[in-house]
Amino acid sequence: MFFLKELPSREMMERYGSRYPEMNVNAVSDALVMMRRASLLIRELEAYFARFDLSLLRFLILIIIDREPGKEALTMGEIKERVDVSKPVMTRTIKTLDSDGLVAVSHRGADRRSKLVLLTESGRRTLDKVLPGYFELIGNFMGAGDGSS
Amino acid sequence: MFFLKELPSREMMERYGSRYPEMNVNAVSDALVMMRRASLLIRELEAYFARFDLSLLRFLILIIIDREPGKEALTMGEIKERVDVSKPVMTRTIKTLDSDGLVAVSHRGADRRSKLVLLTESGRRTLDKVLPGYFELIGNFMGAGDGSS
DNA sequence: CTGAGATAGTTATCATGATAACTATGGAGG
DNA sequence: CCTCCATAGTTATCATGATAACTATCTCAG
Repeated sequence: MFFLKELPSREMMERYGSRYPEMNVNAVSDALVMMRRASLLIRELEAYFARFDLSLLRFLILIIIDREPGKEALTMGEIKERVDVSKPVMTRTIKTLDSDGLVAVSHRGADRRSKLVLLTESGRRTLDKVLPGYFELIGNFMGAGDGSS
Repeated sequence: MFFLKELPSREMMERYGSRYPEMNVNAVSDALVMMRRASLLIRELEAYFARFDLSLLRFLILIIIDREPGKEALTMGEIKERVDVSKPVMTRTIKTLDSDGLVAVSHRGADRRSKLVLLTESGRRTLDKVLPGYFELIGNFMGAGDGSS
């Protein structure tokens, strides 16, 4: 998350630009705007998901299993290929999704080291409840711009 | 942070679009790209700052005090107005910046509840060491685009 | 087969975000 | 000058990200 509330003014940026001549003022300005905007959206999404006892990560895991073409289950490793978190976080998060009944975990594959994760009916229903508001929230956010200048 | 590595393909988005007709496919697509790109930049910045025993938050606190026009010190409350983190995080982070010698904290204001935070010489030097690479990293990142299609 | 190394996932521990409830100080009405 | 409420910051605790080191299983060269 990027926590800066008020981005530096143009003058301030120019001031740093003359202090550090190699600085590309426009690139830095665009980057700060992007990071701040994305962070605000991510916060809104986290708050929205929390209403369904989900987090962004928990949601992403569910949707990644749901959207996988032709498979109904993925191994933890396959999920990790698609979601950029560390293995222990994946272990822990799958464990809570399992104990919350949103996914079911089994060892049915050939390789007994790996675990197959599939959506339960409850997981599928949760996704279905969450998705419309998710799309709506993003639509509103992206439509709103940020009003500055 | 937004952890999705491969964003959904166009077809997949269209598929969800027909399942959830109120969805604005372009807005969602743009939002996912923005969140992913910002998250990658934030990770790069965190890794860069870590080389100087800083975090993005520690850096932001330093630069906010440094850039403040006309003042050499800010209270914790004033810093919190500019940086979007909770009070306890601010307390803890200022405390470590203090014990690392990058800022100095005093009670010199009229209001004995508040604390003034100012940059030490070491804090100023650290900023000066960090800023050129910070601007360069952002310049490279923004220049590079992401190469996809 | 067997032993070495690779791979899948777990455990232990830490870092850093949050909220709730607390202390200490300040200010304003009576 | 007290009492009460507001404000500044802290403490306690939790949530969720990370890395390092571990166990269990698999693979393959000999």
